[in-house]
Amino acid sequence: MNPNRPSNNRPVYLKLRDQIAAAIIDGIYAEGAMLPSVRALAAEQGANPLTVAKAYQQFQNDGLVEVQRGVGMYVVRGAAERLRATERESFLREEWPEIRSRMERLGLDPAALTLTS
Amino acid sequence: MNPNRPSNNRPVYLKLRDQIAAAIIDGIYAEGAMLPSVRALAAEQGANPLTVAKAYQQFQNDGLVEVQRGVGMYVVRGAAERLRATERESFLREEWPEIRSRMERLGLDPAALTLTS
DNA sequence: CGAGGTGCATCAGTGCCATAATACAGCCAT
DNA sequence: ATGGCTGTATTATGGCACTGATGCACCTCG
Repeated sequence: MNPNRPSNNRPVYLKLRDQIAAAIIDGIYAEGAMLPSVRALAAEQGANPLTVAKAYQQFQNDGLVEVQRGVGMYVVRGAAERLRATERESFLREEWPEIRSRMERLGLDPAALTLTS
Repeated sequence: MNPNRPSNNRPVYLKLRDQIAAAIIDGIYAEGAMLPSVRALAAEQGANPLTVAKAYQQFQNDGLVEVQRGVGMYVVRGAAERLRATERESFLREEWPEIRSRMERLGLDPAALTLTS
């Protein structure tokens, strides 16, 4: 009934980006470790290597991963904490206010829902 | 630094849809009242009449507004409550879990943030 | 009846996304 | 040194969603 929010219909490279970011923050892709090659992750996710590369690109631009030519891409030291910090700030600034007012309109209380999870 | 979430780059017709839904729930577009014509709202929002029509379409499909041909579109009785109910359910089912886990990963506590608004 | 309002259908254009097929430059273990 | 692995650049293509312009059918009011 409800055509829903873009959460699902997101572009693949953005979904990958979020997934990778989460993995870095959670330490699944540890600092100093090499993250999966574009071809490997592409095969695993059923996507195109170029699409994966596009997702990786962002982290490279942000200096969170470094490229060793011919070898692979490595997670920079301190990437996890820095990533969490910027993501947190971005979330609070651009997403939370909307979510907050929306929940209020729907008669929902974040504090109450916290316990139910 | 962060290319952000789709919140901003959302299609116009979806932004309009949310805005209209909020107005119905809040009673700004009262039940039984006629909502702005596609052309009027288009002019006001700086959008194309067709885009507005596309936003209206959904509410028509969901039976929340009725069309009187050649006259206008009217908010159905009980639309506000029904809309709030379905939106609430949809939110809890499809958005909240993601948001919840994301905040947890970022080290944020919904309950704490509730007070700061 | 005619003027001006309504929603709506049709057609066309545009841009982003994803994919594909190659090719290239670099590194490393065998 | 060679084969196999890295990331990257290039070009082309198909699909899809969004937006836009025009015209039509309908209603109401004077």
